[in-house]
Amino acid sequence: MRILVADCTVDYEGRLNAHLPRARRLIVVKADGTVLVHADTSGKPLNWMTTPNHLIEEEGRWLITNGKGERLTLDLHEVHFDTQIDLGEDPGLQKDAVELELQRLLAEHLDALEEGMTLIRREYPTPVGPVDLLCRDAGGGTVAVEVKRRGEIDGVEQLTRYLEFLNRDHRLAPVRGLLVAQIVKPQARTLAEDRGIGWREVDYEELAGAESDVLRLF
Amino acid sequence: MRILVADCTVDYEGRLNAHLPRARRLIVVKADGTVLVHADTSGKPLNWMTTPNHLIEEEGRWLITNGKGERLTLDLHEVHFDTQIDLGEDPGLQKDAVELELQRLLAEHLDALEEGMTLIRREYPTPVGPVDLLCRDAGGGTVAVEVKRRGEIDGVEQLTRYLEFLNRDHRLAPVRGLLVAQIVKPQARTLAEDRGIGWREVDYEELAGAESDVLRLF
DNA sequence: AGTTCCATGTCGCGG
DNA sequence: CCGCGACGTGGAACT
Repeated sequence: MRILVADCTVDYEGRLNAHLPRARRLIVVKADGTVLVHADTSGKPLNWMTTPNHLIEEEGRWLITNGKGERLTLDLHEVHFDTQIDLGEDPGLQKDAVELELQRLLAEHLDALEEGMTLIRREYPTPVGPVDLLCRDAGGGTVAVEVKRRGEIDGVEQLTRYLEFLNRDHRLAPVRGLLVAQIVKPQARTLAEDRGIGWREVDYEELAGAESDVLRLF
Repeated sequence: MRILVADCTVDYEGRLNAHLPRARRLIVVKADGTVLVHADTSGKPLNWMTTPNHLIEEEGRWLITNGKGERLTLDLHEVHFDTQIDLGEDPGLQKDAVELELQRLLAEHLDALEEGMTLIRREYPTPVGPVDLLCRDAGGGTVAVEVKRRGEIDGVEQLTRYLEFLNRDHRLAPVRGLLVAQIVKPQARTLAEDRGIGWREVDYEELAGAESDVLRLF
């Protein structure tokens, strides 16, 4: 990794055209070729070029191009700082994805949603995308469940689209919708209720706990 | 801006939980308080905390919290490099956006969309937001055009909401919808067709070319 | 401040 | 490889 601080002007031509007037900035060139230009505010770089790309370093000017017709030009007027250090490979990030895990947990504990509910299929396909959980309720009716970390308006819209298509399948119809999330926002509640869609908040920890309880039985 | 390279382990708890095993990484603390942790690949930080936040620096451990219950913990096992430099304010980025330009080009070349179509107004207001282009077609019918760089399901939903309101105005009704984009995704096509909304792909270069041809006449 | 919509989005998964 | 949806989306524009 090469790290420098320099007074520079930057130009990008590609998916759009952008220009950065002269100022002092942090420039990082990573081992994989990625180039980042950062100012002293905000998490996002002002400008960048991801790998794969080709860097030509000339007298005070870097020209970075990338096969897709994009081009980043850095004019380095004054370099205040320039160092190189080998970081080695990164073991990478471990993260607990919430939505998928929540979907998996729910699929195995549908009774936590409604007494007597059973799973027809996870990721049930429709022409406008897959329904997270397609279920049968205690009365034999079909229920489309959309799982989100946060239940917002677009979750209700998504479920509405699925229902529109599912209800044309006379083997399934009538299908009702159920939005499940750790938090369901007030606007989403209102819209869901207005459309006859159910909503339910679930506690992740509780479900995870329920699972470890089940495991403990064996 | 403070720039350091250190062998570190990182933990994030907040919108999800994530853990980074020990490795050598670049750590940047910006003047506004933003903290970034970068590995030697990819443009995106492995972990970060944007401003506003609160940083407590202890013996080999940084604790960064942010009022919304998020917490980033950095354990610095060995610091290889640590420097501070003042960048000053950045004059900021100037960029030419694609979508607006596309809308402008289309407004001036409606015949490229449909023979005989004329413009009523750009950014025609409705209670749920402005319609990009409101037009009259060759047969005297009203057409609401939504312009996007990429036509996706969101665009169809947006147009659907506009049509709902426009069609209540008996001076305009019936109004049909037309989604215009450089690329219209299959799911968006399906949904649009299902709702009787038209869609059309246009070539930006071709439009820009048509315009320069016109200019060349003068 | 809350909401909506764009993005040089980036990323990861499934066909 | 492309299509498609999630994202700790981030950020800007607008109410």
